[in-house]
Amino acid sequence: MGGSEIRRTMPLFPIGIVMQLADLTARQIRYYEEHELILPTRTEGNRRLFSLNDIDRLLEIKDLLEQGINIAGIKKIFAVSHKENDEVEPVAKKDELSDEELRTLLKKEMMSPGNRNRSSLRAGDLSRFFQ
DNA sequence: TTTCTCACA
DNA sequence: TGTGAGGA
Repeated sequence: MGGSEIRRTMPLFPIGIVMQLADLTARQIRYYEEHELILPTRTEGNRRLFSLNDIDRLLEIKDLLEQGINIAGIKKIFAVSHKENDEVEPVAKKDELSDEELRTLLKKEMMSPGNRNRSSLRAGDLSRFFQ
């Protein structure tokens, strides 16, 4: 664990700079913060200060969102990516759909014309494809 | 000038 | 998510 982490977590940029770096609106950035996808610190004057890690997260969020994953799904993905070291599946994958079943299901949905669904279950199960 | 919160003709 | 109000 080098001391490079302190640099990446050091609060440095105001939202205006982050907007340009991540190509996101202030509204979007604040919205993601509301959902705790990022946790920027605040100045004495209540201004947000973002670190390099925050910017990386923002880019990741933007990317995932563009892939059709919602906030809840992104939360789950971040949750596992942080603890992807331990818990390497001590036991079997109980019930739940297998990856094959999931792929088949997704393919079927992607092919159906008027499939404007974009709700709960899907985003959550999709997270396993990004682990 | 920049950013903040709140709210929706 | 956009946008404007009203304040710091």
